[in-house]
Amino acid sequence: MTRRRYSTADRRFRFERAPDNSWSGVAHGRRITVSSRKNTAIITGVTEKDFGELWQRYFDLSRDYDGIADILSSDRILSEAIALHPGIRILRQDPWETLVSFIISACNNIPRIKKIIASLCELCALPAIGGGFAFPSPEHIVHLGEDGLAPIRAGFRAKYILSAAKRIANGEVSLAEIGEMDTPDALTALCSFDGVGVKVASCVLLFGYGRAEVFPVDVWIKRVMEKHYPERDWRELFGEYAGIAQQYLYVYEKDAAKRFACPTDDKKAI
DNA sequence: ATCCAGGAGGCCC
DNA sequence: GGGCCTCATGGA
Repeated sequence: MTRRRYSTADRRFRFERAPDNSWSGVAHGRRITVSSRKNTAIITGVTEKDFGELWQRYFDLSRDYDGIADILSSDRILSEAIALHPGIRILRQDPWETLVSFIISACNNIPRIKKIIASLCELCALPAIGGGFAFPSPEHIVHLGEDGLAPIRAGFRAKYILSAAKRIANGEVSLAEIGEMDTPDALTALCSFDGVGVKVASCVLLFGYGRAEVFPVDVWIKRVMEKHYPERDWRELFGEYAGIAQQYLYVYEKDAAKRFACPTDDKKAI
């Protein structure tokens, strides 16, 4: 029952589009639905109390995205990307869920990443308020064990998920403590997880801890940067909002790829 | 059928 | 530090 500005958002791996064009997904153990009217996002399935305590943070509503977009628009490519995809925001998801999600993302495609995450949640079967399943805790995953985890078909990533769950469940590593570190130390700490390198750790910092200055470099970013910013130091380029720039560049490049793959509907033209 | 996907780890130089 | 191989699986 709550309202807020902005049209679109990057909803990552746990949201699905409904027939009525709204988006629905589970976060913080609750199902929420986001739909848009004009330039305003309508969030349903949340209480006023939860809004202040949870969703304001989850949707990163206190950050001035308009101001950031203005700053980033001084770059020519970014201004184009922002014009094409206005209203992008970065969700601040639970660090544990983010860590597992991006361990799963390694050398994988997005439909299958979403499928594996969904089947993990179904497998643990923790009911979410409003329907669907909550994301399982480290302890739940440790309890499943290697064999119990097999049905989600995560492939070589399964052992990484289990290893991370064990280290967190036994107190060897604390994601809350990582959240207290400065960004370079947090990056190092996250890279200590097996199956987590700089790219995955950067995504966890950006999407799980709201560190807007980190710039995760995946294959798409590498591609778009080599195309438009040859011979530039990518780390230095976008400053304290590099992570937000990254999101614009990511959708910009994927959009370009989509146009190239299907410039017109001429398959039946023969 | 074949390529490849929001990488990482292990080796070898 | 860079180049190459493998990892498990299935989407397109």
